[in-house]
Amino acid sequence: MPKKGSGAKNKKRSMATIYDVAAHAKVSKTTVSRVVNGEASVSIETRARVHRAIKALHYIPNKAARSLASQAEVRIGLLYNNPSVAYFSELLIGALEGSGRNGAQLVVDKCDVGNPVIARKAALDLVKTGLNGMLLTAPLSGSAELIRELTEEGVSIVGLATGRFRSDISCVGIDDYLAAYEMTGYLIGLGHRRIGFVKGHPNHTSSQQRFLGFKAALRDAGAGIAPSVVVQGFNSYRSGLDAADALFESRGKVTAVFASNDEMASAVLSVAHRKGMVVPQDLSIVGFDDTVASSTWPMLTTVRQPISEIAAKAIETIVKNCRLMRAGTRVKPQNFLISHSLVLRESAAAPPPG
Amino acid sequence: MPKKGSGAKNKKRSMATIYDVAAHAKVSKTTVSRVVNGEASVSIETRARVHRAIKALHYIPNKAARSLASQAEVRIGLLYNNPSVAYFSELLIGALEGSGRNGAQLVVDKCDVGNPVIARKAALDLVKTGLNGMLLTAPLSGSAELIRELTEEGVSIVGLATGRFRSDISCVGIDDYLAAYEMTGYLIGLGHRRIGFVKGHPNHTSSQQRFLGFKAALRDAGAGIAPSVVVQGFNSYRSGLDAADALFESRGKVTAVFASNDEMASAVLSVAHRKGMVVPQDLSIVGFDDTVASSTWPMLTTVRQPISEIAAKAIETIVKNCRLMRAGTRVKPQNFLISHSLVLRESAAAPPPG
DNA sequence: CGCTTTACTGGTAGCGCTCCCACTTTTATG
DNA sequence: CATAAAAGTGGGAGCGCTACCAGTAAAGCG
Repeated sequence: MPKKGSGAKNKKRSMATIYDVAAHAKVSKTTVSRVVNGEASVSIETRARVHRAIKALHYIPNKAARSLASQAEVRIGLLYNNPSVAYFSELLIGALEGSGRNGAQLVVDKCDVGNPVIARKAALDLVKTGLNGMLLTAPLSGSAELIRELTEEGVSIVGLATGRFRSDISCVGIDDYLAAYEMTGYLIGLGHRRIGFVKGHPNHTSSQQRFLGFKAALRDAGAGIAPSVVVQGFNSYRSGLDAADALFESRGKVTAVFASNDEMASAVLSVAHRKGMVVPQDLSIVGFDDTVASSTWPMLTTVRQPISEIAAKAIETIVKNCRLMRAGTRVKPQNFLISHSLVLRESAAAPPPG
Repeated sequence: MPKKGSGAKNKKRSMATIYDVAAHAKVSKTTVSRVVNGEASVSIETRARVHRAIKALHYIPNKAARSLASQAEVRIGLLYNNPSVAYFSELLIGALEGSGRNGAQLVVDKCDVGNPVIARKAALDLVKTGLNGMLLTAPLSGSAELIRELTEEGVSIVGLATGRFRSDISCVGIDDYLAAYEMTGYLIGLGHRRIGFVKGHPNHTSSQQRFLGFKAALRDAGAGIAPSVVVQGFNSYRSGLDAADALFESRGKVTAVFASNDEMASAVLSVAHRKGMVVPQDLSIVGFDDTVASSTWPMLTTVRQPISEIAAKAIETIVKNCRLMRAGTRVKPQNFLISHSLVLRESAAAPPPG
């Protein structure tokens, strides 16, 4: 029979505070605070004692009090548009995780990110709400004007997956150029000589980088590579459908298609099926992002972009920059490169012998 | 040339506080607080004056201070598993929006929700983190034991889309039974007499309700309806592929397939294409949830479940309950029904004349 | 051995807000 | 007209924490 209510600790109702810990460890709350915040100047024994008390009391610092006292509440805005639900979902998870870890607060808002006027207004409105930082996704991250305005307002901004790094703001993302280069190389290695390419949304800098990487790989492969068939897409499934139609109607028969994102790749897949092609025997299809990859049949070979990780890193950077700015330090843009990887699944294989 | 820096207000650096507003409106901060919190006992004129001051100063209450002072910080946990990215993404957006509006803090964590042991441990660990509330999605929301444990810990819980309402916890969701009934009725109305059904994950109570609704509609349609072909799915795309294979291999030819979620419906669609069937001419396919619906070709006819809205409502309920509990009030479970709708797109039509 | 330096530690003052308890008016009631 | 009850308002005490400024003791230095 478990004894109830007799234990030393009370269950809920008011968690332990820093005072309780201080009393338990027989130090001042200041010292506890120092230990919790990992400051150096605390002796080993004291530190250990405090840690023990924290554990014993199940102490968890009160975030509200912390951000109030340190004047360090960081609110980070994020505008979205449902570019690709899967993409956004991963982004959100990463951002949320990063916010939790860094004690920031995420404020998300929906708007038509594609329309510069609307997006700009939405961003500025969001900022008026009392934002300290802002996570800029494409195509917002490409607008120099918006960036300037936001910076003037004193908002820390970080661009997400901007394709190429830049000097005006901090960015975190993968090397789209290199990734596309590698994927194209893989296709060429498989034996493909005529490859179709579905370009991503023209507003996104990363799209350009992906295309550039593709072209570079083709060029570097030298002779024997037929001129590629390139069609424009706009990152949506819908646009992928149209792109695929255009691609298959073109005179030059391709044996592989490289779509700038998974959404479009899965659209191409769907159209190929409809036309009676068997993937990957008749046609190889690869995507980019690894967002819908395993929800297709066959499963998509693609470039994995660790979106959550990127988002988390971006949040961390924003928080750090905010704190620096508050301390009066001038922050200079910093770029972080996250590594990507090729995920080889079932949708790509050697071209048909014919 | 716009005059800069000459305006009355300073840009960033320390937002206006309640004191500033009080001074501006010539009232006490207490009164401002009352206005901001919409309390009754403030005269109309005072209220108006305060509102004017708030607007003039661009005052935004400091959340940290608020939750600290009111002891009202509400932290809400959410366990996820990537059941369906699209579903989760919508859920997250709604939850985030609800949290923002209600001043709560969302803590999301990933775990294998499908495994009862792991999920239970993860939930309890999360709670130890200092949670006040928890959003329970299927299949967690079906575990009476977990619910009891959580309740004992003093955590406010709300079940999401539990299919059927219950008396032990508050729930918010749509009427899965009715929705499935209606969708089935639509198919029958189109002329289908032999309909295949892909069941959802057996752990999810909503799956059962959907199946029950399907059967009821068949029964109510009376004679002339061939016995249905029912196969088991597990909500994933992958399982939908298997289910579709099983369905098409069965002796009784169906003219329509009703899948318990969109993910599986799109898998069925894919298999149908592969088998050379034209949708919806040869076969009608409908789904449930409206999560991937427009990323398929043809676009899926489905039941729209407003997941964001449901999640937001759930968060609101949790926050409300937390505050009530803190005030010492005993809260009794409350169920909220959100309305669904049939979204008729392109994947369902009358059966072939044959 | 006296002095400064360095390592630790504690006390106190808020951060911006809400809550409780007054206090001053009005308005209703006997 | 006195008295009670509202109705509206203000003051102060914290919420739990960090920042800052002192302390105290040990160590370094000439």
